[in-house]
Amino acid sequence: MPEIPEIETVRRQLEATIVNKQIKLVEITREKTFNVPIEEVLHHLEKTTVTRILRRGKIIILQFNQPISLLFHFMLEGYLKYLNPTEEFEKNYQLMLEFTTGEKLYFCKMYLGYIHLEMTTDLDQITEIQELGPDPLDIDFTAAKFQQMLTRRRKMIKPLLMDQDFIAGIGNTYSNEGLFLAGILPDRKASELQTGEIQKLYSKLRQILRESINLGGVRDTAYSSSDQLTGGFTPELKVSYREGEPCYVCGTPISYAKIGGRNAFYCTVCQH
DNA sequence: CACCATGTTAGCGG
DNA sequence: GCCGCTAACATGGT
Repeated sequence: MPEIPEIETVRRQLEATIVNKQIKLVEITREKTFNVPIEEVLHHLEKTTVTRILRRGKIIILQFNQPISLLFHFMLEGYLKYLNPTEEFEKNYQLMLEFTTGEKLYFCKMYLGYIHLEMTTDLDQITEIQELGPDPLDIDFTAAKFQQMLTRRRKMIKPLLMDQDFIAGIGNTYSNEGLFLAGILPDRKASELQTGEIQKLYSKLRQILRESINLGGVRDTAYSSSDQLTGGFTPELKVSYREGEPCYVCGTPISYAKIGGRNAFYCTVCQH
């Protein structure tokens, strides 16, 4: 589920809550989630102060007053929970950071997901990030560049949009929604899209990602007990999870098919 | 009990 | 090398 808007919503809440806080205590309950031994994570994180929170695609990067980066990817189910000293949290977690101010940050359901400690702050030197395609909201990601990227690709457009090496941060939900808004069927070959269709897909994709970020993304776990933002975009979804329900534009029942092994939702009248 | 969902990667055949 | 398909990963829900 988590794609750019959901990840960016988390990043912004981290920025608002943990920047400039010092880590007092670190607890780890699942070594497999990490790329280095537990002792190494504890050694590098304890007593450090959070300085920056970055995002590349679906990856969040915490940086500190030390030359290290803590990367994490939620994959399917991962989420964060930020709690006040007065709040109790007993559910399973794989990493807990307690700050000197008393708040605790829990990393939950990081089973398929990962938390990686890297000994650099230079993102260009980190493999997981080197492999990513451009971020669709990046200023350098222009319509002309998008068109040029699509020309040689014979792949179906939906799986291509979800390919993180091609573009970083789009998954099942926003590929469905973007293609609906652009009027393009999900199994069209990328190289066969017309210039006008590519332009429309480019602008609709960026527009929906921005709107969703502003509304807190799609149904997701709340960051904290005071979090009123997360999930605000859920009622705005046009086709995702609406199989058989009427299209908001033409009334035709929304179709569903496996495309590239993934659930595609689309309207056979509005999309060509 | 089996199956499905999520994101990602690896492996296989065309 | 590219493309599409399948399985695997871990877990919870039906």
